Amino acid sequence: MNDNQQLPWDNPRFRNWVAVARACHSVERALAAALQPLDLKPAQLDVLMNLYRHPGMSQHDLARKLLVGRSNITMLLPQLEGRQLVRRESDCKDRRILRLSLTSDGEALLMKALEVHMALIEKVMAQSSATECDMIGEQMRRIADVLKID
Amino acid sequence: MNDNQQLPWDNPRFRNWVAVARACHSVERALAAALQPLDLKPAQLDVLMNLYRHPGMSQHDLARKLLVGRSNITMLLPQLEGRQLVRRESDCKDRRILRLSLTSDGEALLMKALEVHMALIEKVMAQSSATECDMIGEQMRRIADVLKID
DNA sequence: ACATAATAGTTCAAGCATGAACGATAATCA
DNA sequence: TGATTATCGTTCATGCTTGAACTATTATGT
Repeated sequence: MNDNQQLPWDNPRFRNWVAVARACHSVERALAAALQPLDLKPAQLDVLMNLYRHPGMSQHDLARKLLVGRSNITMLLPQLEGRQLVRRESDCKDRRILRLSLTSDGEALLMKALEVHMALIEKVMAQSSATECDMIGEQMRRIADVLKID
Repeated sequence: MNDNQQLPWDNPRFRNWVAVARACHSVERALAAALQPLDLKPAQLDVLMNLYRHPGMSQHDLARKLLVGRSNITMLLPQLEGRQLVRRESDCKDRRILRLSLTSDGEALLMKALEVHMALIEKVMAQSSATECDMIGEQMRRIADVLKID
């Protein structure tokens, strides 16, 4: 065989991570399908969710929270602003900054979307007990931290 | 408050899934960066990995394994074939089907890429004990199954 | 104060992924 | 056999994401 090194598939950590990635991919696709009736993409829902929890965020902060480039936010916002879901107001102290917040329409749509999202996650996480679920969340937060340091 | 329903952030299952999604996103980006020296994208690595384990796959089978559309495979393969990493031979029994396999160059590059991938996963999953890790994998496989049925 | 550097947001071109429509081949069934 | 249906792969238009280059504004250092 050409397997001079140990093949990744024999490594439990590797196999298990592959499972994580596949599950994520599946859920992402299911979410996109479930949000279609609301004419929302997962990325747009992420924006709404973050603005709900952190009103007054700048676009830069939002980009960092979502782990995407700033230009992505610039491309994403006009759609939401055009639909009157999001408001952009320039900061009077620092005129470079645009402060973002939800409109009441945006908040209303968010609530509907959250119901859909919640239902999907409930269904999917119903596989795990509460303690298992918490353990998974704990590990995942650590993983995100490890990569954030670099 | 407008929170007539329970907000998702109060729901452990929801919060924990968000952590999973964020971790996945981070790892995906870190992998993309780590593969850059080899001029490989994560999606291309996925192709090579699957062809290594299942030589002779059809494009349709490959698309299903990767959870992507068939057209995606059509767009992805010419690059790899052009770099002499992948071979496409039409099945003599069923002339609709193209059988895919790795060239020796493809296999060589895959081995280098796997080393990179493995190192990243090791680093990331080192946070978890072996049993925790296996548990995570187990839950994730169940999640993927739940969504596959529909 | 002034020059330099850093930061916020935008623009633009490029690369990917998607789904619908299509052509070619094979399977089904009358 | 002949007609219908299903399957495999491709094409194409669309939309999303990215990173580099750019403008405008603020901070820093001398």
